[in-house]
Amino acid sequence: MTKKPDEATVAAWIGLSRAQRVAMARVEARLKAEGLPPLAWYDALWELEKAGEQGLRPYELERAMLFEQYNLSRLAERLCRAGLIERDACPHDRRGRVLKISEAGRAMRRRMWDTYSEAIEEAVGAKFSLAEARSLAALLRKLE
Amino acid sequence: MTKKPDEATVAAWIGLSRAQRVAMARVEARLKAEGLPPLAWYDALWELEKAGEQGLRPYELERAMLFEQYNLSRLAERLCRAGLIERDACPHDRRGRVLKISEAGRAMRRRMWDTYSEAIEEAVGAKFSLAEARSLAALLRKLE
DNA sequence: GATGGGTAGATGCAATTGCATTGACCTAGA
DNA sequence: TCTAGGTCAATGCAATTGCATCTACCCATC
Repeated sequence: MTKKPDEATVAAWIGLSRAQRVAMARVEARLKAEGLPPLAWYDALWELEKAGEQGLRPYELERAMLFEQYNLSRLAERLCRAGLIERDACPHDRRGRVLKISEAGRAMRRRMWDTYSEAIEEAVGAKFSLAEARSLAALLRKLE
Repeated sequence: MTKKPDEATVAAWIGLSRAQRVAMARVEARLKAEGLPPLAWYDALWELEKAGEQGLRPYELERAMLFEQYNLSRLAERLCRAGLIERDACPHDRRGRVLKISEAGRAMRRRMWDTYSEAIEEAVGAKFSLAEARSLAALLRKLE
């Protein structure tokens, strides 16, 4: 039989799923209450904003966001329909696309951040001291 | 303006979503590879097994699992169709139901645990010392 | 310059989830 | 007892996700 997890590992696993679901639900609820789009939109817009002028290929964004290929394809379509990104043909690879954030996209990202950041503070910041938050972030980084 | 999160808080938040998604994806993939049902089934079966003889009302299971009411209603229906639980009328409240795990349900839960526990060990246990796992679990508990 | 194997992205279809609402019942208070 | 307001669970419908597959294209090799 392969190695089994000890108590602490199981507790960490359970804590991870529950904590994430609780925190995520609070943050998403906050965005929805303001009539804003879901978090995935923010993530995509932020990655594209960071990428700057030359944008990102869908497969790059897909990896940055840990999204499935088909989900990213559809998310991009929705963002495009909403006018928040542009989806051009790729000059170097005719199979491909290049995704770029639009002005409206930048505005939406900023607007979402106002609410999102408050929600993060409430859901996470308020529960921890600075040292605890650092410690948690460091531990979580080891999981990837 | 309401209080904004500091760097460490944002890092903890991002770490939380990414770590959870990575770990969850690995564990779910493992179950799927063995032809087993998704994790939510395990959670439900485990809660019902812990509840023992008298079972649980759907709304109790819903709270234990942090599920939406309509999702739990449908999950219960699927589990029932698969023969893993029983869904009886509730004697004390004629609106309600009582969910109980079946023998097949207990067998399935055990079978899933063989794979699930290995996956937890790989996805979480292998990344941490005992002290780290304890520390992570303790920090995550503060989030709820 | 053909071709086989691989990568990028899209999409049809089925399953699941989210949302709003319903129907049935419970319970506290007039 | 009757009723108003609430809770429990289910469900119609729309949106999203998962899965499998498709088309178009790239590229290394012959």
